[in-house]
Amino acid sequence: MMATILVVDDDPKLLNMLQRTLALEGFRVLTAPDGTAALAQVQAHHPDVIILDWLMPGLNGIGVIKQLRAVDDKTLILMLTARDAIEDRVEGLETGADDYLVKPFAPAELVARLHALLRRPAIASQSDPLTYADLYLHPVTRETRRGQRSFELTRKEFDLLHYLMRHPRQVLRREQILQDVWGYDFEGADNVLEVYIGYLRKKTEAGGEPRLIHTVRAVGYVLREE
Amino acid sequence: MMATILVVDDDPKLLNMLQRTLALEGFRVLTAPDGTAALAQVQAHHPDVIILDWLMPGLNGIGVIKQLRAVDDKTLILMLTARDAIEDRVEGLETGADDYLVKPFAPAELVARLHALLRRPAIASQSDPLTYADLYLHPVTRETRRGQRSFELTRKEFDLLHYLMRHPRQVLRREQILQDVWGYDFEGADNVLEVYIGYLRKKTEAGGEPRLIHTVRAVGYVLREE
DNA sequence: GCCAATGCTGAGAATACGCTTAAAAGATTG
DNA sequence: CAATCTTTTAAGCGTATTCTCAGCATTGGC
Repeated sequence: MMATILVVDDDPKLLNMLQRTLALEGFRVLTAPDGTAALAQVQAHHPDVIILDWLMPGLNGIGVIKQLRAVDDKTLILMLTARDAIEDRVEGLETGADDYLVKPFAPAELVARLHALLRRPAIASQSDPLTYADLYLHPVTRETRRGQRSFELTRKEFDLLHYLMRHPRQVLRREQILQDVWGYDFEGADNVLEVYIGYLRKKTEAGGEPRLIHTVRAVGYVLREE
Repeated sequence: MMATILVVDDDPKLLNMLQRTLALEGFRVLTAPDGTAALAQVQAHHPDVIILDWLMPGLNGIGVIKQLRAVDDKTLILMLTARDAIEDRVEGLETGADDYLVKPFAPAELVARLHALLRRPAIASQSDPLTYADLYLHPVTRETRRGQRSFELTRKEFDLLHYLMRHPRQVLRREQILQDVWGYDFEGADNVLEVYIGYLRKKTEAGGEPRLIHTVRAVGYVLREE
């Protein structure tokens, strides 16, 4: 399975070089010139790893990490910086970066680190139960509950809810959901997604609980308390 | 106390599979694709056991052992190899490996060897009888009971039930079960698993007891009271 | 309030999945 | 080396799940 890497740096030269190098290594590569664009990319494409420059105009690396972690986004982050002072390194890792690389670096080193990151057992986070509001979903036991009331889901229903719960409060576009949960490019006009949203709503609101899965007209859906 | 295992192999597939299996067994897992990376991992994380492939590009298994033992590192080593020639086995052990396993192997076998190597807490837990609900299984005497009613199992049936009982309440995916109970290179494509689940159910419910082995459609099976 | 555009729902068709059964293939044992 | 036990393969069948489609409901712009 091909991993997606988002490279965030304000230096077009470096961006270009990394783009080519990583593509050559078999990664799918996205780029962003600053922190704000990076956040948009993350929301839109959910990359596996973000390579993040520390120093950027506008929203800098640390800012990006803080924003991501604030919404509980756990995307792997590899921090890149020209400074090599120990305190920076510490701050970077403490803020929530998963690895750290000092410029200038050899592309091979970067690639090695990337592979190491991707191999790192996401297992811990993958097997932890997810909660949002009074929704509960356990990836390992596949138990699903709304408050005290537990309910059964089919595979697709489970996958979809799992997906929504991994991105709470984020507005997810229909194509994105279809791609990530169904795994194919959305073509023509079929409405599987609507149907499944319907199924999920029926089950998550069977006890008269307030709606958590909201429609964002012309865009997609959000898991949100309201 | 959770033991840390370092797996060193150049086959990403095997690496991946061992990663999942060992994590499922409660080990912390590190990986390295070659000897050099392995040495770095050892230095950085001091694993309790190293699972080491004999044949690797660059620094091979024997080389790793030699280097480690040269600096008086006594980390336990379990050697893995496709060759089964006696002289290799001898060389492997003489160079300083602590145990030896020939590919292809069933992951369950590997796990057993690991526990044996780690002796301390493991032996106890490995030879202790397992129970779940009113099911009873003794790994050593191979006695199996449902409440007061004891029943006989064939080897595969026993292995499968043993596996399920080591992971109660967890939904185990079919591929995972096949891999761990039948062996990682099992390709005989079909429905052995279903058949064996059928056998086990027949035997565990022969006295009209409620079902404990449940199907999770499109995913796998769980051992669970319901 | 009207009308496109968009989303929801119910019903049925198509499909995927798992269970059973039986028999073949492989081991094991006396 | 035959008899028996174990493991695997294969096919058929029932049913849960997934998908499609058509019509209805809702939304927001005008």
